[in-house]
Amino acid sequence: MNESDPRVRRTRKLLIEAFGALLTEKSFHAISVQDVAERATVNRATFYAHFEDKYGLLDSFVGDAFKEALEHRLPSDMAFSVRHLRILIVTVLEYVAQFNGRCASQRATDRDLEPLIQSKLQSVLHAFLLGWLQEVPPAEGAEPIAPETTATVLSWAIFGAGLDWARYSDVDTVEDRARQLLALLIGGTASVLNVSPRAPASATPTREAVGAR
Amino acid sequence: MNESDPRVRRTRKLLIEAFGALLTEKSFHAISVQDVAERATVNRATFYAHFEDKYGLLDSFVGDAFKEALEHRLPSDMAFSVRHLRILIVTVLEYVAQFNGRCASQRATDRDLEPLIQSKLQSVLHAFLLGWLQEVPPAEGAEPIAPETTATVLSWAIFGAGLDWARYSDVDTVEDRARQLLALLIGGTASVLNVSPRAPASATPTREAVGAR
DNA sequence: GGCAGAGTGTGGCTTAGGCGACAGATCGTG
DNA sequence: CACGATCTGTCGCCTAAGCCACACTCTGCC
Repeated sequence: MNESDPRVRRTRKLLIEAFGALLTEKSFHAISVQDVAERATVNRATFYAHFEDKYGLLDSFVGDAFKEALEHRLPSDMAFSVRHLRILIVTVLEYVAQFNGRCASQRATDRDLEPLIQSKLQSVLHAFLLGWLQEVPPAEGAEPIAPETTATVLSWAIFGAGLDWARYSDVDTVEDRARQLLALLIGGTASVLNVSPRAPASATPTREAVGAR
Repeated sequence: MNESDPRVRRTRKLLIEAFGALLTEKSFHAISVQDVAERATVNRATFYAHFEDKYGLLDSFVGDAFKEALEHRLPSDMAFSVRHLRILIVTVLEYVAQFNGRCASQRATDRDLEPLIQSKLQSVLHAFLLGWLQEVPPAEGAEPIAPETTATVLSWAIFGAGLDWARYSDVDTVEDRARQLLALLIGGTASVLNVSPRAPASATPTREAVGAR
């Protein structure tokens, strides 16, 4: 299954589009593999050559759309920078909010898909960040931090904030929320927790520092 | 090349749609087979499995669209009747007029395609009429007339009238023109030429009849 | 319980479509 | 004129997609 084969790309696209169209008409659970294949003018057997099952399709559907949204605002040739991180945050907040607003998972009967979808979104965000961070030259002087770690922290933090904002988006604007997030993620929690910044494990933490809880 | 194979239908559709899209951007002569194949996400070699060449595609493009327009207004389960013939006439008049109004053949550089297109439209109309007329039981008493003959007469007459109306559509409305056409085609020219109707070859024509001119 | 109906995965065989390469056309340009 | 560039048809080889059929699993219903 060579992804560069035009037939493969086309069939995948047809299936995903058909699925999207069906989702506007029925709940996820009411959609059968047959339905999707038929709508896509693709053989049912071919469906299984592309996706594990209905859930695999959902996975790709959600993931592709999100990836596309990210790459739309942040083309892959854009290097990492604080400015761009800010754009990323805004994009994620808006996407998550808009996703929770309408779309499939909002149907009462599909409520159980939310965890699936959310974990997918987070993992896509993780992958996106990782690809980005791996281009960044490691800072000198500071202790080395694996890009994987940074990607994990950022993806969970941003995504979580997205979910939260989706629920309470009337409290403040995207821009405002993004500003706060950015400050926290770049500057660390030190100033908020009233401890001195940049305290490595070996250094003496001011006051109770992290252990304060 | 089994026409019922979904792959075949899909590829054909893709090629024709791509061609239509390209026609809104460039002239027919500026469009290459490569362009069409690429836009349709189909291999160039596959193009030739479906169409003779660029002209073959044009042929199908024009023919399919016209056929679709006809079948849209006159589904195949509609039996022949004067009422339906009237609808057919209106449809053809409007289609031809609208076709000459915008669309490909209007580009100055594509003016030479008009005869090709016109003969295609006429032949599609002929085929449509023939399929229709073959369902009609032959009238009793009158001399037998092959449906092919009727289809030929009707298709040329209606199509020609369509072309004419396309040029001078400001003279009268479609409805009016259709009424006149219908009267002529059903009643024959006898009343206009002031001769007695239903004059078979063997009967004595009143006055100079056809030879009058 | 049993049975009919609809959906699901899977496998074997056939066929349309993708790929690369080829020999000609056609055409603008030095 | 020759040249490079671009497009055209065509061919052989390979692979994705279509088709049919089978063995399940559910689910509703008598």
